[in-house]
Amino acid sequence: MKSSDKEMANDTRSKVLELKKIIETKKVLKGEVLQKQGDLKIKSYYVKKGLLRSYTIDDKGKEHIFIFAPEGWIVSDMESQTKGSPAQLFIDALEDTELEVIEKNILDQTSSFTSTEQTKAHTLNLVNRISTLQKRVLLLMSASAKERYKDFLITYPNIIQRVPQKMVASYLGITPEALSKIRGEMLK
Amino acid sequence: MKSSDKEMANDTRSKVLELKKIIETKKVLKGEVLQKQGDLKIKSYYVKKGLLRSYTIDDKGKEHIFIFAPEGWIVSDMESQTKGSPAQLFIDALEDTELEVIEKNILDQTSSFTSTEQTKAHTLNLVNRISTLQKRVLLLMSASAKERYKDFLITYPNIIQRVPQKMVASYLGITPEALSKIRGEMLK
DNA sequence: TGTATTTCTTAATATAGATTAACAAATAAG
DNA sequence: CTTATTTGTTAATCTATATTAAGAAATACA
Repeated sequence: MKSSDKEMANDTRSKVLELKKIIETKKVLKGEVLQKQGDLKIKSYYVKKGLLRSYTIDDKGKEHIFIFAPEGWIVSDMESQTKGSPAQLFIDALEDTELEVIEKNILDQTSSFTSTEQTKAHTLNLVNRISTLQKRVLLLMSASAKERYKDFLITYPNIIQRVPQKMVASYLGITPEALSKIRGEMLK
Repeated sequence: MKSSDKEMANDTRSKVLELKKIIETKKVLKGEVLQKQGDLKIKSYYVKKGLLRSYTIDDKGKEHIFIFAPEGWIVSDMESQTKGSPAQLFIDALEDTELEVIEKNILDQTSSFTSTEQTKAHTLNLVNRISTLQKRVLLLMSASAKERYKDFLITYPNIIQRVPQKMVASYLGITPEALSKIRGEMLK
């Protein structure tokens, strides 16, 4: 990454944070649960250090990881927070994590915008989320498990060393056994 | 829908449109292609009447429908437009359609915001997109084809009469044969 | 450190959905 | 109208991934 790019990224991040009306900085230990499905008071979390994840549990009790959130990411059950409906996602810590709690929902945050730059940073943040999700939908619809795993390795190169393999499988939408087999094949 | 809700919806829509700096109103015939994968000049389209879709074509030449856009929806290859990269998606008309062409990318649009209400309407639009995609990802990861089809019927009740079944299959990420079988089973 | 628990691997079997093919039904085109 | 083209159905077969099970390896814990 060029230094100018890095400055840009930091600049954008600070602008997004600035407008989030940070109420609280918090440290949580590995394993701690920040949000459960059904919770009514929904917050968003900016990860300063460590690793969070959000996930659902389906009718058969199976976990499906929606996102990993390492340093610099925001985890948020945005729909539920905006609509005021109960949480759809669980959020917990995969490592000891330092985070900032964002209490205000994103629509209410817009009221406090004081500059176009702030609005832009905020919009860019949302557009990036949409891009990520668009790519994920298209991959889930058109690519095999092996192709999705290869894409995962490239897109999230540092996550693989930090989480158990079964969680990567859960993110990809396959079983741990299937991922183990795919990895075995890829070694040859 | 209560009349107050409907007014709200119209109000929100008008605010979103207002800020899009509409350059052009256009009529296209069924089958007309508005954007091809690889195109460089990317626009977004607000559907006034009719039906558009966006889709990809994979390596094997298979189409995967990303969204259907009936009246009131915006179709946009947002990532490509914002980043200035080549289009990832095809966009074409499934019915004769009246639409408004939005030339400006979403980041540049923010510069012209004149009210908090405008920013809010715009943000709500993005949040709704994220919600839709989040739901789609979770369904693709955890639900069977039959469950996804049932969800489709409830979520997009009016699309089913307007498009051939094979396009519904393409949206769901399954083959037309598989959808036909599922429908057969559901009749019993 | 040794034991318990969790994670990973391998293999056998099961299953949802893909592929192929052939035909029927619907729609479009001359 | 009549024919050609597209769309939908059914069925046989194939394949990727799930399920189940058991043991090995790694990690957490007492």
